[in-house]
Amino acid sequence: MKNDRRVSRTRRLMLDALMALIEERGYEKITVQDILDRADVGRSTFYAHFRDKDELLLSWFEHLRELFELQQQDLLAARRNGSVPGVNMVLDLFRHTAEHHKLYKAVAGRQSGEMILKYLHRYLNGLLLPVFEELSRSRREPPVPVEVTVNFLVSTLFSLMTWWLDRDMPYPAEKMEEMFRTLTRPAIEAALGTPPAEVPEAVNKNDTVGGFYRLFIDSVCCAGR
Amino acid sequence: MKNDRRVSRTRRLMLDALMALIEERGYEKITVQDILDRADVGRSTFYAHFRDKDELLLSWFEHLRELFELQQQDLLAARRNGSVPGVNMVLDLFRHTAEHHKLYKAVAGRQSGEMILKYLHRYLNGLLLPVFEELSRSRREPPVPVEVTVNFLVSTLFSLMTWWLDRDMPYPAEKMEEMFRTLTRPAIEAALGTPPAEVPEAVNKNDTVGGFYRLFIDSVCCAGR
Amino acid sequence: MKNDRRVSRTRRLMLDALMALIEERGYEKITVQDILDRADVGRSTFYAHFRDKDELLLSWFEHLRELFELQQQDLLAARRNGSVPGVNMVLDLFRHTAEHHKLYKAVAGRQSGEMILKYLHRYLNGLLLPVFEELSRSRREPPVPVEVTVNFLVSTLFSLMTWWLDRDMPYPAEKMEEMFRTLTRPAIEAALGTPPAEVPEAVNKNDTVGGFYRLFIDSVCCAGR
Amino acid sequence: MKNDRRVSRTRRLMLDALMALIEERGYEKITVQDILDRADVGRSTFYAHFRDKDELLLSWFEHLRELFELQQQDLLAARRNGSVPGVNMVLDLFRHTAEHHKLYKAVAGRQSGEMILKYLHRYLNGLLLPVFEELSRSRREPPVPVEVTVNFLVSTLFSLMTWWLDRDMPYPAEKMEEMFRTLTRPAIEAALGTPPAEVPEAVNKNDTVGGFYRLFIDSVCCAGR
DNA sequence: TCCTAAGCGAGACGGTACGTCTTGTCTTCCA
DNA sequence: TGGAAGACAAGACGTACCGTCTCGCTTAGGA
Repeated sequence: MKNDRRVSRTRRLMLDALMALIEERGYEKITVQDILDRADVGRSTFYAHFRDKDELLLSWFEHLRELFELQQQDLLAARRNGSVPGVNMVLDLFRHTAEHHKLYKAVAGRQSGEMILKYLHRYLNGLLLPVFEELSRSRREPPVPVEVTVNFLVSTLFSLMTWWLDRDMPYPAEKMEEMFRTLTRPAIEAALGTPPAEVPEAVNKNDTVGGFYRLFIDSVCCAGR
Repeated sequence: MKNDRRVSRTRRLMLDALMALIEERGYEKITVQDILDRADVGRSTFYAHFRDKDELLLSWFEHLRELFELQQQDLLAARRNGSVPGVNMVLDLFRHTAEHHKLYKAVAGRQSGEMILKYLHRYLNGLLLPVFEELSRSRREPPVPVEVTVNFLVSTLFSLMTWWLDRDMPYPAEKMEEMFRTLTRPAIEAALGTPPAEVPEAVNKNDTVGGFYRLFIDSVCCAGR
Repeated sequence: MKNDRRVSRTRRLMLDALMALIEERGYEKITVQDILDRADVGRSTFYAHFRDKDELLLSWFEHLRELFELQQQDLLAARRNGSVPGVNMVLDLFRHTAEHHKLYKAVAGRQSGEMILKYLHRYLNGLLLPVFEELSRSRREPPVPVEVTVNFLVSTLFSLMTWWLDRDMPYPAEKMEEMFRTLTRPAIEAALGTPPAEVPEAVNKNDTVGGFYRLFIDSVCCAGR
Repeated sequence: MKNDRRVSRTRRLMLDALMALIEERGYEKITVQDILDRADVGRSTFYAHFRDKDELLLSWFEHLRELFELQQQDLLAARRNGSVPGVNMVLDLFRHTAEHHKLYKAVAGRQSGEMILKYLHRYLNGLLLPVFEELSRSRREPPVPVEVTVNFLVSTLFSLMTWWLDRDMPYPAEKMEEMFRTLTRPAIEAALGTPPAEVPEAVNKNDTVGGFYRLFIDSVCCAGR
């Protein structure tokens, strides 16, 4: 359908306008009218596509997520072929953030930022929860409920990110990812509780922790299986 | 001055109205007019006291904080008399939250909530930062900057709290405080890095960690010195 | 031609939709979209046939008028054969109105009604004017310009009609026609002014007046000659 | 109250703006926003005073009517003092129309015009009906219901007026009033039916008709008694 | 005692943005 | 290839709030 092409062209126009405007003056200061003017689009067209400004913003993340998952599926496939993916999701996130830092900065620390964070929070939570439930199945009575642990992880990640952005990224993404590991690895270890008795070697313990980071990767990599 | 008494009476009326309305339908849905109607107050009066709705809300926290610090000073005084305070700030926070959970729930997860969280975040950050700077002075090159560590701590605290509130407090405050400790103690240890060589006993290491919690308490207890 | 048939089918669909909708909620409340939905027709199709909603409505009257004039030609032909037509246009109008009263009520008293009235007003004016100009030629300085007199006649006719419709036709059409004559006959007499001196019999004077009503009929009967 | 003064000042501003704009481009082409801009008034202010543009326009007639009735009351008082008022309402109407012809022309022939005509129609109807009911009480079975007669009168008046305006007032108001009388006097006579038997002289009959015009005047003059 | 200044209620006001609605144009699809 | 389908721009509409403002009333503290 040609119309479909037109539709997506219109959506793209609006999205582009939003992005540009966000970088200019920040999401909250933008009026629907501003978007219309910039995108050279009619009012009714806007409302035909999105309920409001927020939905337009979220549509961007939807878009991002799709790209993301697509990319991950490629990696997954690559892995199936036996090759080590060598992907590090957390690192990738930091890098992605750095790349789009202008946008994220414009959005962060505001209502809109919170909205998006909530959205991503839920998304990552959903991604990690099953992984950790699986992980904790072999442990006995973890001192911290899995749900809390996952929440903690994502919160920590975001806490590092916003701090990083607010300070205009004083460290490279690699350093940030390292900090993240430093802060969370021992905490997860503690949160999951004593490993099953039959696990003998120290290596194994290390494996569990290291396993998490691998799983973090995997979880995203194989999102939805 | 009678006027002063009238003034604070008016402020109280508006604050009460706000609180009641927040519990009823949540902060965002409230208009200034609603507050005026409920408080039976004129529009100009409102704007004579507060720049906007947000400032009214913050004034409540200001109010809370004053009470808080007053209480802490009493405790501080008590401690000076030699008695162990037995105060646990984190625990207190959880308890306070539980006590006012209706209010916090009405405010949490919304824009307003974020505003308040930001506010408290900054406050706690300011409280903890000097403490940790002091702590880290004895360490060599902590793998995580103190600032980040403090941020991490507060974020984790809030992450636990919001999770707790969202789930309608499925655990007692004590359990939550324990989780907090479980998650943060090893992380802090790791973040601060290797202790100075001259620290001999394992107890000492423990002391450092335990010390933090004492300091956490102290920092609040002695807030403002 | 197939297309022609389709075209008129499409026009008919839209016209029917309009009529049905007018009876349901009145002309003003109808949007073009409503018509499209009801007629199951595309937007551009509508605009391909009519400039706007008004033109569609008027097209109905055009349609009516055609039927009307056709019928009148038949009568005219009949008359040529020497038979007295016995047609009374005013009475016919009241009867026609009664027959379609639902439609006219839905349209009357609104903007649309005015539009249509204007349209019919012009039409009847055009019909009567030459007749009265002819009539007045034999009079000297009529106290009221012919144009005004004709306008007056049509206005009075419509005034009676709308009153009649508004009251849900409390009298039969015959009674209305009689009222119309009662109100206009003496007025016309007066408006045309003194008859030419050489007209002797009172009957003749009566003839003039009565003649008008015949001419009213004739004028329509022979519309367009 | 000062506020009252402010309010009416604002209403006046908007009314003036409307009038000016109507003369410039006609009622239908005016946007609410145009009025706001011209009157230098906020949108909410407008809607605080009037439901929509129409109500603003009608408020003008309300305003006019008030002035009108006030003036009439003065005349009524003058008459009580024994002096002949010498007022002729119909003539006055034509003169008033001539005076404001720009405005009326801008409004006539459009939806707005119809709205206003409807409004004035009802008003005059209400004024005349009781008068004619009184008049007809002495007659036996008038061939035309009083209600119809009154409607007829007002319609005729308006028919003359719009014709007059459309032709850019080719006759003076006096001539128009005369035509009005010429057209309606015999019609009323006929519509009211045979006068009571006991009325002997032709003068009396004349009086009845002439009486109407006096009553027309009186009815307005003494509107509301 | 009166006066004066301030706190206050009431609410009109200008202004901004919203989401809805309708119109008439314009592009694409399909028979 | 021309009519149907419907996406689109344009822009008015009425609503909802906002923060400013003007106005009088009340009332307390100083003259």
